[in-house]
Amino acid sequence: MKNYSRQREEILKVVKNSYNHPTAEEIYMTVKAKDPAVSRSTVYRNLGLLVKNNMIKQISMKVGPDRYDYIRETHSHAICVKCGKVFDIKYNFDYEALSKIVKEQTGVEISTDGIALEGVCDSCKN
Amino acid sequence: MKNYSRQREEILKVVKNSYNHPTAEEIYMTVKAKDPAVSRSTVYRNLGLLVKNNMIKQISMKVGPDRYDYIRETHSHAICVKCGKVFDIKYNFDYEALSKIVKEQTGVEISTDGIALEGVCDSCKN
DNA sequence: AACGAAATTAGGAATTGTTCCTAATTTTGA
DNA sequence: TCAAAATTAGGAACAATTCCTAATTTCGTT
Repeated sequence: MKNYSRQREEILKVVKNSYNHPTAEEIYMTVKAKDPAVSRSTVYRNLGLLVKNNMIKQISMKVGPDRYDYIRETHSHAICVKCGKVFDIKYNFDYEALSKIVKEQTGVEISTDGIALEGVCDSCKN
Repeated sequence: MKNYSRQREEILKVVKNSYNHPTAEEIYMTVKAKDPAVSRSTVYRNLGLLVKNNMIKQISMKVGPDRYDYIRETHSHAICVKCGKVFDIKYNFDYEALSKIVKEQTGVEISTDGIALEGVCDSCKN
C-alpha cells in the first residue's frame, strides 16, 4: 500500500458501493466494466492488501468463493451454510467479556467484527 | 447414508478420534494407513455425507483447507485468521436470545454450534 | 444361499478459486 | 525529468474439491 493506483482505488470503491458481500469474481466483473484491461490477479492482490489494511473484511464459508465486505461500523455476520449467502447482523455482544474468555481459553485475540454465526437461511429452509 | 460401508465407518472413527480438527487430507492419510486402497474421493464424499447428517462439523476459514470436527457436545470455535488453526471454546452464549435476534434480522436459523469467533492466535501474534 | 437393484467404491480427469511469476508500465519523490 | 520502487496485465501453476465411470459391495427378497 505504498503507491496510489487507480485500479486499487476502483476496487475499493466497488466493494464500498456493494452492499451484498460480493465475491472476487463479481468485483472483478464490476471493475472490468469500467476498466476492461484490469486483470484478475490485480483484483485478488488488492483485495488481499485491503484486507490486511483493515479497509475491507474477507468472509470464508463452506460453500463457494470468499466474499468481501467494506468495513463501516462493527457488525457481525450470519452465514447460510447451504447457499453461502452472508447477512449483516447488529447484536450487542458483550465484546469485552467474550474477548477475555476466548483469550484465556485459547490465546486467540478476536477482532470486534470477527463474530460469525452459521445456520440455514429462509430460502434454503425448503 | 443408505448402506453401510466400512470406509465410511473408518472415516467417521478417524474424525471421532482426532481432537485436532483434521483436514480432509489428514483424514485421508490416516484412513489410508489402515486401508491403502481407499480413495480421496471416498473421503471427501463421506465427509460431506457425515456433515449433512450432523455427525461431524465442517469448518471453513480464510487460509488453508476445510477442517472437520466430531460433534460431541455444543461448543464454539475460535479461528486464527493467520494460520487457520481452530480452537474449541466453551462459552455460555444465550443461544435462545441470540438465535431469535438473528432469525428476526436475517431469517437465518443458526445452529447451536454455529458460532465462530475470528482473531489472531498467540503464535501468530509476533 | 443366491439374485438383482441400489448404493458405494477407486481412480483419475475436470473444475474452481486463488496464488505466483515475469516483463512492462506507472507512480513517487529527489 | 529521472531512477528506484511499486504496481500492473496476462497467464501459468497450484491446491482443494467435485465429478465421472465402470467395477464392486450391500441388502432386502426369495
